[in-house]
Amino acid sequence: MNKDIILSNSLGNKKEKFIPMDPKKVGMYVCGPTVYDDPHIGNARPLVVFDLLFKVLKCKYGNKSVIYVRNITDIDDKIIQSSKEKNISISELTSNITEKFHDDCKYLNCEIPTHEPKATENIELMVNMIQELLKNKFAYENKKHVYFKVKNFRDYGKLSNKNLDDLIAGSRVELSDKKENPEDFVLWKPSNDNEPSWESPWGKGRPGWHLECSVMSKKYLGNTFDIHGGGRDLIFPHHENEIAQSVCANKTEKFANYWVHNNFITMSKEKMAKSQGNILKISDFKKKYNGQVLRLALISTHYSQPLDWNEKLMDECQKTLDKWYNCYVPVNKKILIQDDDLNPLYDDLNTPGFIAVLHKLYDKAKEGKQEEKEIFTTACKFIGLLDQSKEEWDSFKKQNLKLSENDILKKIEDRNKARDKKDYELADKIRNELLDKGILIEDKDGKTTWKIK
RNA sequence: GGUAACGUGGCGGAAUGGUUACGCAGAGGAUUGCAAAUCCUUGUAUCCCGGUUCGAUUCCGGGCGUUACCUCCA
Repeated sequence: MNKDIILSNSLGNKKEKFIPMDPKKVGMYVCGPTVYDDPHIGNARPLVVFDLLFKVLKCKYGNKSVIYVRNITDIDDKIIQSSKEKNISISELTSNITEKFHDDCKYLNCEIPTHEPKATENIELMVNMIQELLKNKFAYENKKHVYFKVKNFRDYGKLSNKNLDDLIAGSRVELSDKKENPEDFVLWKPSNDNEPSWESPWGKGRPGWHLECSVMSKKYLGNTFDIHGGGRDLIFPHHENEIAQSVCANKTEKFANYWVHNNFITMSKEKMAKSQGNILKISDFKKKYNGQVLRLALISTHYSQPLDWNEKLMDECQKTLDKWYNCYVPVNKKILIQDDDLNPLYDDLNTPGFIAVLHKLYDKAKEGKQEEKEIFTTACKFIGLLDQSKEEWDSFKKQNLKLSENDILKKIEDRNKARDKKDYELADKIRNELLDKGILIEDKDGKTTWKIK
């Protein structure tokens, strides 16, 4: 489609036309998980949002022209702490959580990124970057620690609209006698004997948070690239520090041209976070809901807005997909989605706008024409919905059944016999019995069918 | 204290300097033994006060309220 993609750029806080540096090589880097605990639906939001942006970029520039990098941070103080609490080794913890994370991505029907680098596999590049920063006088060493010297970087605070004086006045700045200034942040620190460590010019130790993203984005996308994404809470300090490190080490003007940040999921209007103890794990949904339901719920609000979570939302999305599956047809040919229909997604990833389009296409499809149904199904598939056949969708719901299918059919037969005798009292009694067990009976066109309520 | 975001019908949630968002729930109807599902029809809204304008929910200013970030976090 010829229309431009519009994105809300956190750098400058404006909606802007997206212009890639090279339309044949569009780069997007998104901060992936720190693998220390089970992924929750707050983590799921950026997964789905940037999966959609990936799809939209590919739609505009071609499948092979978009590079999507999402890292896995598998070395961090939180991981060390969590492995101690759980009393398992760090490698066991990180591989375990990484596996869960991948399961959750699959459940949410997210595409696999082009590259998914791990921090521990790129330590050498981090050491190199620290050396560059030392050489360029943006870092200093003290007692086996290396710090970034924030004062030497003029543009510090540009992304998050902060100035240095405010930061220093902030109450949570970590004080350390090894730092020259309180606002400086750590690039390398020594490890204790029981902590993971790598050799470096400053002794055995490990990298500070932030460095892995600077290094791995450079590795796959270059010193300057198009889009950097992540949750809002990463704007400061994580992304601010990434910019500082990258720009000062690579001696470039810019790091990422467009910064896209998703807003939070809230519970009773308060941010969902591990530190708040109000999280819902992605895996908690797997038994009851098909992943598509969670996916639809996550995109029912624009990514830049907070999304307040509640059960009603899931029920509504379940209902919507149940209805939409009435018009599902397998599609084997390539169908182009109309520009007008795609427009909401091109305009800053307006998912609620696109969902409204899907409702409109459903209304056309339900009139019965095969072609309209194919168009509707294709449009749903574009955002990762209706990716399973109707049979798969139905069978998912049957997996938690308390009754066997034969028992149900027997009951239906009994009921139909009663109906033939006009014994409606007995017929309704059987129906209600089944309903109590979550099975809904429908009499349609002279036939009786059942489904999960 | 500093920096931001947000406030739209009963609920969720887009957009817009003038004209239907959309969905859920509610109401009425078709269908049904009754239901369910589906289909048809339908009511209801822009936090408050100023300003700009022919016209403001939209732009500007001031309130009020909610939330987030200020070196753990998606």
